[in-house]
Amino acid sequence: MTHTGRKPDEGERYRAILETAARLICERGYEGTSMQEIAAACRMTKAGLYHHIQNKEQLLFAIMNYGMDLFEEQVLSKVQDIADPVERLRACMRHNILLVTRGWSKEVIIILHEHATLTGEARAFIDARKKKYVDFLQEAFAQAAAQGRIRPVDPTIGAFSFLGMVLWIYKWFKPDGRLTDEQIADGMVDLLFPQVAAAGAEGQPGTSPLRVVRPTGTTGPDSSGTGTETP
Amino acid sequence: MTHTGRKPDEGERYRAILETAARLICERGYEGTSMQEIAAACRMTKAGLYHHIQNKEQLLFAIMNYGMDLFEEQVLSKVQDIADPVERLRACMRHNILLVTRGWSKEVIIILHEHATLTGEARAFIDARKKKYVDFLQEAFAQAAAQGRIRPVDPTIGAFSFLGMVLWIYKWFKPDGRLTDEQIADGMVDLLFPQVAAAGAEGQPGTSPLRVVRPTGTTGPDSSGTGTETP
DNA sequence: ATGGTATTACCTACCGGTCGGTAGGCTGCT
DNA sequence: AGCAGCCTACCGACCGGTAGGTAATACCAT
Repeated sequence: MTHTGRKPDEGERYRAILETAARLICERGYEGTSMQEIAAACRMTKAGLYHHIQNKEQLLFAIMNYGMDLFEEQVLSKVQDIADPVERLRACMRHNILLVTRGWSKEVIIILHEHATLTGEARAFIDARKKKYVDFLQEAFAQAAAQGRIRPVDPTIGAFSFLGMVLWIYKWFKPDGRLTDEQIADGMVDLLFPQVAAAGAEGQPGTSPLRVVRPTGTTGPDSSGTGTETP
Repeated sequence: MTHTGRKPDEGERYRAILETAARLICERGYEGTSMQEIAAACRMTKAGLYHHIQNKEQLLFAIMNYGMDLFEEQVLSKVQDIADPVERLRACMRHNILLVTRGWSKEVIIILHEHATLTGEARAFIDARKKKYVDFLQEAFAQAAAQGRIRPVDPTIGAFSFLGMVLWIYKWFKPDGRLTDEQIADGMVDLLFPQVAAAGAEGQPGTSPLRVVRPTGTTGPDSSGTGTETP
């Protein structure tokens, strides 16, 4: 007998397959990963793998839905009840950046990279789940702008600027670079949603477009060796 | 045998092949596009195509170098001599956004999407060309911050925020959406590099992090139907 | 407790087709 | 004559996917 004997709690095994497949697809791309390789990584034959899944595209669809679940659990659900729109956006950006930089969910990276791989209904379904996030951001931007808390900006442009800054990170971030993910999160949050000084103590009015609490902080002076990738 | 560099006398046909291949690879991805399809789109057989190129990876490398040439010609060369760092960044963002939104150069989109497809020396070569752009942006951010023209921000974080906003656009922009590319460019430039009022006439200090020239402009009030894609 | 029957979870072996790439031949221009 | 440019024909490897079998387990009436 093979070394089975254990009872894998139904969905447990399936999720393990999704995570293994996600790891490979994240590394080599969807088209660049064969079912053979995925099966081998799951310590199975290809036919054995096909016992659990329908076909390759459905596998990708399942991975992406799993990734959206993880995102909603680790980002959206943690910030959507924050009353203040700016604080909501700040916390959201922070959580989202850390979701991307910490490599715990390859599924999320696949959602980001393979944005045009799925077609038809599966594509539409994932896009609809994404759109809920965009709507959430747009509303927060609209509220923040209506309260005069941020510069007046088209909520769509605000939302997609937010997303660009945050999600592009997957293309260049390396965990052993000069900047930690925490520093990146802090820096980007303060760049897009600056904290206003509590008291208006002015040094000189100058031409600086806005006053800031944070002095200069951890910002090193132009050390060109970044340790990060190119975008 | 053939040498790596193409001879200039018959560059026309070669560039047409690059552009045709780029169109297909941009649509279906590098791994998802076969040499068969590329050859057919060039109205050739596969063997005929291989008369002009060495192999598939070299073809991608040539496309990416061509894309970097186009980028440097249409963006970098037009802004790198602007003395004022903020104006340099504003103009650069604008040109770069329009390079992405107008679909004239599929090669550039391929550079963005296939950021991890090349390996070895070819990958390092393209990455080095990209890095020159990152360095250019970092220096501009450092200068602008040193002059107090923008919020003090780590130049690396500034540069990659800039790039994220600009380059992520390829994932969601549709030319027939609600926002034109010009509106997106204007909105993003004003969001990241706000124009300061010429005279410091203050109404009330308030909580608004910065004072703005632009009143509310073309910003429509939260029309949720965006016409754009999901990110 | 027992035997019978489904069901699950895999396997080997194979399918038609396509992959990137090449050998060698045939044109037509110089 | 020589060569660029392009062709037909083909290579071995691999693609996504399936047919059919097998061992182990789960369920269940007796």
